[in-house]
Amino acid sequence: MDTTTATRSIVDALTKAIVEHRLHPGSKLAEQKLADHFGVSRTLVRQALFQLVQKRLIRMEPARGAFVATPSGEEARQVFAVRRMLEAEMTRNFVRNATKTQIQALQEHVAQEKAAVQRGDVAGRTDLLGDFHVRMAELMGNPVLGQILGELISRCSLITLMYQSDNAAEHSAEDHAAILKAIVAKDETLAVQLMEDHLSHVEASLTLDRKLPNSDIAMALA
Amino acid sequence: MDTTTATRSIVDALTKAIVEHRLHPGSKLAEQKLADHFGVSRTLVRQALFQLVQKRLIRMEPARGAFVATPSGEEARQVFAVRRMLEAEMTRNFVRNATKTQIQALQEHVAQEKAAVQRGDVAGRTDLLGDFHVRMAELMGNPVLGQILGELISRCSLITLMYQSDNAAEHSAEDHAAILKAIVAKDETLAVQLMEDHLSHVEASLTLDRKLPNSDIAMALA
DNA sequence: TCTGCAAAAAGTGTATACAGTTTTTGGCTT
DNA sequence: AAGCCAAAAACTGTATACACTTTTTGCAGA
Repeated sequence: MDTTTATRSIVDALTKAIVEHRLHPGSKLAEQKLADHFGVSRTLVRQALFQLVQKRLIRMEPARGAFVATPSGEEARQVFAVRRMLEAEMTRNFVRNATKTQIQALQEHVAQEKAAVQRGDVAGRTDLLGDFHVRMAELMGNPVLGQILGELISRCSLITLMYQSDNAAEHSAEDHAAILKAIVAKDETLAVQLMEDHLSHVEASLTLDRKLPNSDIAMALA
Repeated sequence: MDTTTATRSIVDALTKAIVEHRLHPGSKLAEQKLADHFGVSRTLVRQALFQLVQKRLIRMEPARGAFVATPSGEEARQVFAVRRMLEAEMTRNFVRNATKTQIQALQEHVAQEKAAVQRGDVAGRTDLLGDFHVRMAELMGNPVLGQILGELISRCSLITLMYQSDNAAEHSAEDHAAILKAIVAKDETLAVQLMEDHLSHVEASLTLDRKLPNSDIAMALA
């Protein structure tokens, strides 16, 4: 077994569970329970948990254990600010350098998004909407960027779960389609602007200011 | 002891050693030796090493252990590309929002850089030149950005060590001074441009294309 | 002297043990 | 019935043990 392969699969499984909202913000992650579930010792679970701390998907309290992270509104704003910085430039580069094949890949992705929206597949939709951005980063051939963005987007999954008020996320698919249209038209300025607007729009649809909406409660129920 | 405090101090010590070039790319990091050195068990050393893998400062090979990372030229280019994205926008925001006190803090920093250059303090200089960027990120009040940039800059420390041909880094202090001047003048466009040029200049001063300059050798000697 | 190989040493990967802390439980008092 | 405290259970933090792999060592043969 690879040095990291065992631990890695635990990290991936937990990341997926958090991003897909099967584990809620504030939930306790007891080491022995995870170890039993994955059929390994606490040692490996522990290594995985430390990695998730670095990805900011969980937090660890001194002698109390690991909990799914509950990002603050402040932190949420910072994450979106960084995303805007990176994704604006990413979009610019994409307009300049994207090949026909790459654009086509994005078009197919947006088509999938629309299909998910139309058939009311909420889970699949949420998945795809986040993936749009990750996919774009990957297509740019800059894995360093891709990884950073991927982590920021994972955090956004937690953030939207905690602060989502209305389901404004339904507009996202349209936003993506509009961005893509500008990319196809090679309209650099418009594409960048639309991407920035899109992210600002998603952020604005959140109510980041309410104090501890349900995190304490969720933790209490855990 | 905090959940992470023991491990954290090991991570910090190793990070510092790598960034300050006391540990060279490719060097072996034997767990027991580190454990003895820090007076803890391998368990804690191991946790620290995994965190450094995530920070891309070391790599771990299946049953062979941990080695100080030897970033490829390709990876180096990607790191610089992301830094340009982030730092251009960071500079823009800084011009718009920086207070007098913050600008003064940067001015003092640049003064320190100049002093280090003048008295030929190479180690101190290198330190300060990297810190300029971290300091600016911190002053922006966006810790999310600050952490990402901090990690990218750590990686650059490894990169410059591996690929530095001439000591073009001596110009960096002047670059910083010029950027700061534009910031003081509230010339947003110029400041951003100078920051981008500065990073491109640093990148250009590296010879990223030579194949395995000394990494294999360094590893062989380790 | 150099090469090849087997035994020994060193090192990694995972599980388990154990001390110390936190949480839960259950009964006792008011 | 509600609140409180002590004992028990559960859990975390660190060290150690052990199997398995890689590297080194040292000797035999060419």
